[in-house]
Amino acid sequence: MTETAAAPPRRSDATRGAILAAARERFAADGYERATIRAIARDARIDPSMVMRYYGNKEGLFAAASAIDLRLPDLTAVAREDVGRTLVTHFLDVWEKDEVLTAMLRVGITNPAGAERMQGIFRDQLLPVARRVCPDPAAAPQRAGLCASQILGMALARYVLRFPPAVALSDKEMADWLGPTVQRYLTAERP
Amino acid sequence: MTETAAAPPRRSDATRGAILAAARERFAADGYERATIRAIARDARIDPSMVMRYYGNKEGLFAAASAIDLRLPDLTAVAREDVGRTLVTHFLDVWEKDEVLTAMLRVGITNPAGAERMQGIFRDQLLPVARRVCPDPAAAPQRAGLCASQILGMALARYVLRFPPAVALSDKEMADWLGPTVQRYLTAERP
DNA sequence: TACGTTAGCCAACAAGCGTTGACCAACAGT
DNA sequence: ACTGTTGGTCAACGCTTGTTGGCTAACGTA
Repeated sequence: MTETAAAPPRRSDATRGAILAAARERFAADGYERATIRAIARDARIDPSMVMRYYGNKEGLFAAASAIDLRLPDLTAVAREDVGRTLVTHFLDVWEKDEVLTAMLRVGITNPAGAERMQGIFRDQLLPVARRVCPDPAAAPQRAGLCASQILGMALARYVLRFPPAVALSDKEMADWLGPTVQRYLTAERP
Repeated sequence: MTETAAAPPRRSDATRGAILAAARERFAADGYERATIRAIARDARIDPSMVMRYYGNKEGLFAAASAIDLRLPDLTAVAREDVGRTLVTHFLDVWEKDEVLTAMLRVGITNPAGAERMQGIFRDQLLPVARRVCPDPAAAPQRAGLCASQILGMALARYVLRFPPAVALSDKEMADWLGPTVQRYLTAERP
């Protein structure tokens, strides 16, 4: 286990951070293959070999750059009938202020390791929510999968493919439309 | 305009076809960047230079390999309240028997040209449907965008990321869940 | 049979990639 | 002041990629 505490402050922390920031940006914009270590290093204004020193190889860099916590809000606090809308709003929020998710979405599609990582994140963080609110806990994986399909589809259309209508919709409109969908996927007895 | 008729039969048609088939498979499986011309040529059992001769360059090959017609069914024939389910069923059908769509989805995410092509396909073929059935024709692009987000999200989860729950759902179950969603996006007066 | 056209292979190119190791400069502890 | 450690650059490596041009052989006519 890598403890989050007890991290001895190093003189190179600034550089490490610059590399990570540049990596996130490049991975999000270009995907795994087209985001080159050389370009990331250039953005961070250091030599490509530093990236290797600090993160081992390209895969290690991506792993470090894509460490993310969805930080799903505590849904025990919200009314059961507001779960859908709350989830959609939260995801819109996260996606907009943190390009890591866009990066993961891009990478998850070309890189098998990325796909597994994305799958893991949604499984670990969305599934418990589904398990708590859906009528039949045994059906929770299905419900979570359906929610993921709508939420990922929204992100795909909006942040990756940039379909104009999906970009034009305001966050509120988007939540108005998608909220009931997710709500239904989670809490409806049957389709 | 490239007419579909009047194509003079060439001696190399078999090879051209083999290249195209191999290209579709590779693009679908690996995405644009990781699908190499050399690998495609190897699959088609010919020399890489033949690919160049017949399709100019990699981009041209992809353009040829991703020429697709969604062949949306004539929705004027189906009852207005069945449009959603019909659409979902049709897309599931197309996606399952033709890997071109998976290829385009993969490529649209890493390659800007691919994104534009995918956007064009959905705009040209899904938008007219929306325009016909949605209450306010001016809102048709929004509605089409919402539908695209759910349909693409389903395809993403099922055929690209291969989320187990999304894979496990039968076509019928999927249509049962997604049909009403698409129906609502298309025909609801307001969210 | 002669000959232009077509189909195909082979070998090579330049460029870009991830990655490595040698080397220098600044720091920290004694 | 000396020395080991850390932060950083430089130049190169081996490899793969898309792409090109020249060559051979088969074909289709006349």
